[in-house]
Amino acid sequence: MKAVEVLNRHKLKRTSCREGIIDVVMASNQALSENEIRERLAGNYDRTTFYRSFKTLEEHHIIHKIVINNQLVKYAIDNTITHKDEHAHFYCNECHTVKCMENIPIQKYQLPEGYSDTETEVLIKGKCANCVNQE
Amino acid sequence: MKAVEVLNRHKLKRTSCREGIIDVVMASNQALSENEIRERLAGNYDRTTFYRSFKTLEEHHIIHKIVINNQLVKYAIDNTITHKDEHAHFYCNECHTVKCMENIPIQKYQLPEGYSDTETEVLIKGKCANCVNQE
DNA sequence: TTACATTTGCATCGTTGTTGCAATTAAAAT
DNA sequence: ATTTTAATTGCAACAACGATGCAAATGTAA
Repeated sequence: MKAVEVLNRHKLKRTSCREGIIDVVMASNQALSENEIRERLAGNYDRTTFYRSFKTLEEHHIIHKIVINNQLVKYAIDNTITHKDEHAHFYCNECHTVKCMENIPIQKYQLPEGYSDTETEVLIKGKCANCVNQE
Repeated sequence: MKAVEVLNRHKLKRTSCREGIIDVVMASNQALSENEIRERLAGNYDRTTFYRSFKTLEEHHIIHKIVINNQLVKYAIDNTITHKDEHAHFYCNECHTVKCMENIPIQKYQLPEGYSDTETEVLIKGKCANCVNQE
């Protein structure tokens, strides 16, 4: 799927910043930080524009945000685009990469009487296969 | 358990700020934000002292931090003190309270070949019993 | 009571993210 | 192709959170 199609489908204006972000995020097999995305981007954009683009794309469920330790913010392509289910995220304590674990569906947790839930976030922290191998 | 005992056991100096934070957090049945803790505290402390106290208490596993949407930071007493297992957290989208769901143990997620895990965070978002009732 | 190490408060700084506003740009209408 | 309109951009300024260096104050052990 092309970035332009995605923007059209959501009736969003086609700007190079948005287009670039979508392309970069779609092409990556792991979640990327603001800076990682900026590095891979052709143009040079103001920080404000960047944030506003992320916000817009998030609101339209084109990308989603993953936050680790209230510090590291990463973005990945959203389920709505990939047609996959809610999934767990994995954070590697060594190389600090974040991956969407598409194959790890999120269990339905049983809440106490009277509670209702809308969304569940699961973040598994540990060592990724790469880092385990390098020991 | 008294706050002083906790501090002694961890060989931490007994300062009114630390003591106060532990008391407040232990007395609450839900996780509290920096401001909520400050309001319940007798003394008036500098912001830096506050942060440093949280940091120290966290490092010694006396309290633990829960972060919601990369925005709301709340603290609760740690498992090491209560002798309970790793548990899920619940965030109410309406009243913005955070509770430790002591009775909701965290499922062991099956990671791909080669991965190892050390910790899993589960945050369930929804409506708490209180807010559901008030509809 | 003294001595020592730790902790506190203050000033300052960095990062992240937001807002208002004028200038620019994309897309729709002519 | 040109004009029009509404959305988006870049800039400046700001707010919140958290960290650090340092002198003064405090807790604890001698």
